[in-house]
Amino acid sequence: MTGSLGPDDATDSGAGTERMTAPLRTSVTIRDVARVANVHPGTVSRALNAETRALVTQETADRVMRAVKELGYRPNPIARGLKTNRSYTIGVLIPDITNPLFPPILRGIEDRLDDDGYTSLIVNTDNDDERERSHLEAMRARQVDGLISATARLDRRSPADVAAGGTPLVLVNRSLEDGSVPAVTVDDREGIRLAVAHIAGLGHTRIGHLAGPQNVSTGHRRYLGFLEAMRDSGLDAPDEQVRFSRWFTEAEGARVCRELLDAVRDTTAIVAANDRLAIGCYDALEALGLRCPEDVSITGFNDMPFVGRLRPPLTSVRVPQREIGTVAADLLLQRLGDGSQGACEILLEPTLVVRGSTARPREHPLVRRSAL
Amino acid sequence: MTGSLGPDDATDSGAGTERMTAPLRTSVTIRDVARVANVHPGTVSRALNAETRALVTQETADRVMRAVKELGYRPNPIARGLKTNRSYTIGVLIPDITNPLFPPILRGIEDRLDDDGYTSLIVNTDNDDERERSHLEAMRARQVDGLISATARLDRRSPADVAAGGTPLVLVNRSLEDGSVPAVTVDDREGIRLAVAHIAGLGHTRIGHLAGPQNVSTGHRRYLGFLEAMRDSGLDAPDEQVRFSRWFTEAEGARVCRELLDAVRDTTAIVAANDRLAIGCYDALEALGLRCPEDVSITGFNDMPFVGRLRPPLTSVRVPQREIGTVAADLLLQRLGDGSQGACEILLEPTLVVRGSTARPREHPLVRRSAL
DNA sequence: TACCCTCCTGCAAACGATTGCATGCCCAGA
DNA sequence: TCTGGGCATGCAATCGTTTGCAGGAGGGTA
Repeated sequence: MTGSLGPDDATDSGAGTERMTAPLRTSVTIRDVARVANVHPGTVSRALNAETRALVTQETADRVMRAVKELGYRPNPIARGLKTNRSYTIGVLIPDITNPLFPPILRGIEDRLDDDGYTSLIVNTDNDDERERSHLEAMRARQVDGLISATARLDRRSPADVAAGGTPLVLVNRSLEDGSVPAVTVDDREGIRLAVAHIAGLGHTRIGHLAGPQNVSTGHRRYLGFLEAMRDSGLDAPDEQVRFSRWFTEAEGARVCRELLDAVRDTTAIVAANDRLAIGCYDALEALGLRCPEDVSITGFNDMPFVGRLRPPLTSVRVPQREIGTVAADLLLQRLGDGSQGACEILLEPTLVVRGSTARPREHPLVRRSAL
Repeated sequence: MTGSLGPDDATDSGAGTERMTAPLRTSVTIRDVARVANVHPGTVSRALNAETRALVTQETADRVMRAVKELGYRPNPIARGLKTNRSYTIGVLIPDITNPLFPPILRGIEDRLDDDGYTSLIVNTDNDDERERSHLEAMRARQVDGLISATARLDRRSPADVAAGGTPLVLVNRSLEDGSVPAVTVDDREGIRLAVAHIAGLGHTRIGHLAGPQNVSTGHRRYLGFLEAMRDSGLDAPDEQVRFSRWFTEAEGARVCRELLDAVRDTTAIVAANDRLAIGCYDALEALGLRCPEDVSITGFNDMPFVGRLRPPLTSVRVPQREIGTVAADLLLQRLGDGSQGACEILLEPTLVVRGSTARPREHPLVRRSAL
């Protein structure tokens, strides 16, 4: 409808015959350039590589460049990689791209890598060790220069081994507690602290926590953060007020939420370790005929897209996902550059996004229960 | 916490010293294998490649395999690619991975490619021609064997040129109307027909359409489908009942929704070309003090994750996104295999998911307007 | 016994780039 | 005029595979 045809082919690569020569899949090599520029292939290589450009005369370099333009030469990264043992490729391991948590992180990674001419190879592990293992092998076979993994678990050490195998590795989102591998994560404890402080500030005292799986750092740290924050707020957090989910899913959220409400009937607020668990709470509350936030306030974690559009809009801890990606890529590139090894962990600042799922507790919280 | 350490290193690749040799970044080559197996490197290559395996004796093949296992040999795809001009890599172009529409498609693509030992290189174009162009160049430089693109537009033909440049290309989600390039999409017209039939079946007669951008096939076909379906239902669809959005965004949805309601006051149902436009309607209705579905019924398209959790849960046309990915990958692999060229378009079947955003129209639709 | 065919395997040249080393040139200093 | 040094370039090996070609072993037939 909007019939703008666009500039289409406005590159400055040559005459009108360009359209004829381009499709000639006859890939032009460094040797062709050399012939046209009247120099040796080695010289062309030197003229083209930033580190060696100083070795050739400005004049021959110009000649080479002209030939490159004229022929439309593009270096073949495969051949280069064979010789240099570098692929300018970074492997990225994530559990499942379908989880809305990851796309922004990936986007951050790609954007940063792009800047330095790297590309990323993304694979989904489905949290399956075997899949992860085979993908890792495939990636190493493809000579990836580095790895970024969002699949770290506390109860095993698979990708870390790879780091020992020589491929630089950076973790994102999740980390390893022993600090053996550099990681870029959000400050989980601080995030939970924000949520607890908000809830406590509203006047709640009976606050429950739906903890995530404890074999991943996010689940574990948020749990620790909850205990800490409760103590700091002068509140009790007995064991029965904390429920451990096995996975970060809505179904698990609903299950443990019900468990919690059964055990601690006068709970007025729930801090969930993750948005999906929080959404599960919505389901559980609805099934129990309770309302959010009137009967129970709920907070999530991650601030996934669209949680602000749920009913009620979910109060959640926002994590700078894209930034996690860019910072991780940055860190990795840095280590690729200077070969530095120090295992640091970078914690990014979370923020709390207050929405409609949290409110002051009822005057007489027990009333709602007797009303059932 | 669940302290299962897992099998960790249960591969059958060797003795206990394996853990020592593996980190020895000393990549073992085909020549090493040849030495151990007491054959020529060429023979090893033949023994390892499926198509040439018939050329070597079973016995020597066994010997080679044993050597491969013993040394933990992994073929180097880079070297292979240099010789064979194949990278076993597929380039995938999408507008933005952050759009929840794409991850499932990507997942489908990857899964299918995996089966055949291919991997995918994903890039985000942000609907920017320049970005797309440079990424395409980079991918061709990396010798991608094929391309899958979700960025087709009707008002230009950039990736199609690439197809002419020799790299097989398959489109997903969007297609080109002229059928010049094979594509895998959902049957957009049929999808809209389902929505219209549902709405009409509920008794609505004043049905509006929020059309998407007309320079992409999805927007265009859904628009045509709407006109068609209305006609088939014996309903009028005057121009004023159709509003064109410029992008598939919530903000645009809200804008054109308001436009529509301003122009056609007695609209009782809106068929949006896309979930995000539909969500924009929610915003517009709320701003106008109207309720969904009591005052206006709304349908979306795509059935994105979480739209079933909005309030009201959105009635939407579900598209088999993952299947789109697998089928597209399948099609591409097939053409890589037999070099077939025919430009076919594969239409997958949509289904309608009826939820709470659609209901029978009010008895006297005009009442609501006078109540303002 | 000679010959030919069939199979298998070895040989070596690619693929397209990088890079240590050798070479030739130019210019300055003695 | 000769020498030495520095600088720009050429040369050729190399990265790890694949693959056309040749050759050798073995067996069957004339």
